Amino acid sequence: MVNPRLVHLKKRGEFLRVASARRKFVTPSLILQARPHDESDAEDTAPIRVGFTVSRRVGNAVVRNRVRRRLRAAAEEIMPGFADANSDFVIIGRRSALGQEYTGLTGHLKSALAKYEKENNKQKPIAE
RNA sequence: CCAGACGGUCGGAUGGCUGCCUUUCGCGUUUCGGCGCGGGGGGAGGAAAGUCCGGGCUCCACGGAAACACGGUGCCGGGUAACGCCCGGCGGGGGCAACCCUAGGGAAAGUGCCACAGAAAGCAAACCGCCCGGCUAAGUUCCAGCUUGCUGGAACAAAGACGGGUAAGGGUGAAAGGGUGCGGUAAGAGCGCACCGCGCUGCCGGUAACGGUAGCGGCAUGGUAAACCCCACCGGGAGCAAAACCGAAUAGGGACGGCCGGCCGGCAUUGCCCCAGGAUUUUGUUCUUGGGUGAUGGCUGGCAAGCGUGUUUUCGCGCUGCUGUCCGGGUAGGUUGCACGAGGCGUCCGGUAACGGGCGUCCCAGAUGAAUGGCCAUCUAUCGUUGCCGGUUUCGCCGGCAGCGUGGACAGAACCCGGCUUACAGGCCGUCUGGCACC
RNA sequence: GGGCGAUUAGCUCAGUUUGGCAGAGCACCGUGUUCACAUCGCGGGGGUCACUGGUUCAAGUCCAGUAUCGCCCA
Repeated sequence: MVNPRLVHLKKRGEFLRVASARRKFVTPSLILQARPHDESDAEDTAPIRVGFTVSRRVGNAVVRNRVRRRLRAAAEEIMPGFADANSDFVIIGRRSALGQEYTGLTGHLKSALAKYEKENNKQKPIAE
């Protein structure tokens, strides 16, 4: 396995499904998209699933690789402790992630995850 | 020491914490496909890029070969698996030089084009001009006559049209039919001569491209082929998203069964029998056409029934076989292709070189939403700034040392290899050229 | 990864085949018409032909290279 606690999204359809949930949180260095699991894929809830997107507008191949690797390192450090395990995430890299301090990068990810958690808890009582 | 030319090479280093991909060994486990744990090895480039050429490999097409068409290449010789690449040489151009640039076959095989300007743009012609000839002839001079200012004659002659000679000069243009000089001439002209250029022939050197030289010709043959074209040589097409194998779920196709089967009509297919016609045959027979009759969950129309649905009724819409086993195509996905190769390094030999050969040694990335990383510390190249010192053609420039700050250029394999082109902070090494100083 | 195409005025496009003056429509400016505006008439400005070299007397056009944008292939 890639990581015992993080599984990567690989299919184009999975990315589109996360984007269609329309839950987006913007920070200076990254954009977080999230989607809670529904009944259809609730049978195994253990790994957090996350995908990375860095478009061509960010830069050439070297820049894109570096942005994606820094974001992946930050996600592997932060997400097992902070993220809701019953959700899929897509992290979209922005150009400023290249020069951002690493602690700032993890801070941005933490704040985006916290916003998602807060919104989720606010919605739950209505749903139940 | 300064300035420059060419070639080669490197393209951050070390350590710590923590991850990813791959491979191998050991142990454990297994539903025999693998999985887990631990140890070891390996993990981006000179351009991995652009996709501009050449090959390997795969599929498609094709009896062999050639030709046509289309595309490409284009001085000569060599290297190579091959090339439009590389090496050496030649011609032309540039630079004081080292050296650099060069798509560089054919324009007397043919066609096209050469705008504007100019007389004329390709075959020789003639606008202005220059010169000659006779003709007309203002005018000037001289002679003769006499009606003394007129007439006649002669010579010279501005100018004009005409006929001829010429291409030196003018002007236009990117380009005007060899150039310069002397002679020559009515004026001119390769008309003659010398040198240069050009062409032809011979000789010498060279494998050749080509170079040198002698004689002859007296200038004929403008440019454009990255315009069509001619000549010589090369090329079948597509590309690893090629191709091969395994293969879910869902829908649909086919075969064989089981259960159940509302009525009427049309079409189609088909079996058997009957009737009629035709063909064939001696006959039997066989074939065929039409009609009748029966069958077929093959299509279709209507009514009825059932189910679903619009909240319910009326009313409307949609569906009508259900089910089991097997087969084939094939999607998602997976595996192979896929990394031992025109391989790297060292050394010796041949060759001016590109390169070739022998020997030894090494195994050196294989991802697929795509691994080769993230964070930290120290050092270092560079750059900025400050101070000090030294050199010097004072502004200034160069070099060294120290402090502070910044902190690496272009750029990421995607089947592989040989080239080309493009991007690139800077460092190091070697060879050579010019200038200055000293011995 | 591989295979193709495009780039001309502020915008949309001709012109490229066969080299010679860079054009059209809309937009912009001035002016006339109108009490005023629109429409309409007349006149005008605006271009490194994406960029860099080469061939040619001459390049938007021909030939190489570069940049940007777009399309197709499982």
